[in-house]
Amino acid sequence: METLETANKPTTERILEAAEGLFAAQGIRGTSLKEITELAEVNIAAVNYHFRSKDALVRAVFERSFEPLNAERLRMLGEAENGGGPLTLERVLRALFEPMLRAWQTNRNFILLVGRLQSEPDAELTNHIHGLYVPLIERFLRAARRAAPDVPENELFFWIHFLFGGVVYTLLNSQDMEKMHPGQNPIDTTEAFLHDLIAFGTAGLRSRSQSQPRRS
Amino acid sequence: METLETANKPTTERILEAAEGLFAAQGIRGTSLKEITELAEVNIAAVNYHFRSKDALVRAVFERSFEPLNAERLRMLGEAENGGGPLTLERVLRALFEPMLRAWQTNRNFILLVGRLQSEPDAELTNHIHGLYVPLIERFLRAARRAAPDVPENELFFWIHFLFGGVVYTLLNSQDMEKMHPGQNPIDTTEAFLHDLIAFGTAGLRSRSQSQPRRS
DNA sequence: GTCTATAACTAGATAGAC
DNA sequence: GTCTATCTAGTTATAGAC
Repeated sequence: METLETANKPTTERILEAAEGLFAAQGIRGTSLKEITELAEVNIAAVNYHFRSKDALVRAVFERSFEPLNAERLRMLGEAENGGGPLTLERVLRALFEPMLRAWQTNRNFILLVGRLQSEPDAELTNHIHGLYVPLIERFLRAARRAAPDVPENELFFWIHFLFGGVVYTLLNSQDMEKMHPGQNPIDTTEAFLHDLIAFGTAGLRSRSQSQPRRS
Repeated sequence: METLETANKPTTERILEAAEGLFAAQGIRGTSLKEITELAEVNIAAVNYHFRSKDALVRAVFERSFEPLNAERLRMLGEAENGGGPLTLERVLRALFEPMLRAWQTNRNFILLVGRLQSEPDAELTNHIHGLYVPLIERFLRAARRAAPDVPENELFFWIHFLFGGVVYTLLNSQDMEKMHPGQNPIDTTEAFLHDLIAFGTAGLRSRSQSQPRRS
């Protein structure tokens, strides 16, 4: 385990960076405070001094990672809604996925943290992060409804989540997929993947238009 | 934590059932052998007697859960290939997803275990399970290629994985989605979800036909 | 095969000196 | 703010009686 370029960053920042990397690589339960403080080159007692507990540190790491991403998503959606030109499904999907792919491109930790969240069943943490996402989801769902009024709302809600899951899964497994089929991985360039993802998603969503919702 | 209907099942079976449920609900690292043996109503030392270690028990639980499922997938795929009628993309996707959805319908533990696998970064376990899947993936990819020769192979490989990820994600989060939009969850009946999933997936995949692969 | 008892270890958290 | 030392509780695994 190598050390970080800690330079003269403050202790809390060093801890957050080390924790983010280790949570991403090893999971939350799989990472001890000892490992974090060793990588951050701070004393073992510093975590409980600057944060209150391991749980509080975990929440801080996730918030630091997710909040700027969601802010950028909302910014892009606002631009799509008010920036002239029609509000298309393509632009809504782009506002949702482009910031995520850019984040992934510069720092793979982000998507790994999303994966940890999916399967480390810490109810408190899950609810906490969930709260960050609810207003975002509502905003995007309203926009998608405007952009594709002929697709039933429950279908929009469901299939956008489905697409989100597909993206998370393929990013999480991109190394394994590369190993299985070298050179056949379409996510080697963000822009190309984004383009194909939007094509795939809108084709799937539009195939659901006109159809009746299955529940009244 | 309730006890299982252990009846007069042998000790190993009791341990496997208890471990499966707890791994699904709490994760692997989040579950101690003490919890497992208490739920199974066997002695704490029984695990190390019947299995060799916690790791060996974990592998046994996952194999027991995944192997019959993959056998059924291959059976359905063989039927689609040799049972008369053309081999369509629809039938390939159905062979891949129908057994998974049926398993989910009768025992939600299965999909939760898939989720644990995604994010508990135990390299040994991941590689072990990975080995179970490689031949399956190759078989399905060959069939998909026959069914959709006009879609580039790398796209088939990628988007089928993508669909798999979407299914895993939506099943994993089906309770949360139900909470967010009550009554708008299309996976309340397996057959309806399967039908729509195949429609969505084939629409997406067919939108990729004719296009050039992005890498030579 | 099943049990008790315990070994050997690691975790998160804290008290108190500096 | 930072350190050492230590506490308490939990973990897997095993030895050995029954």
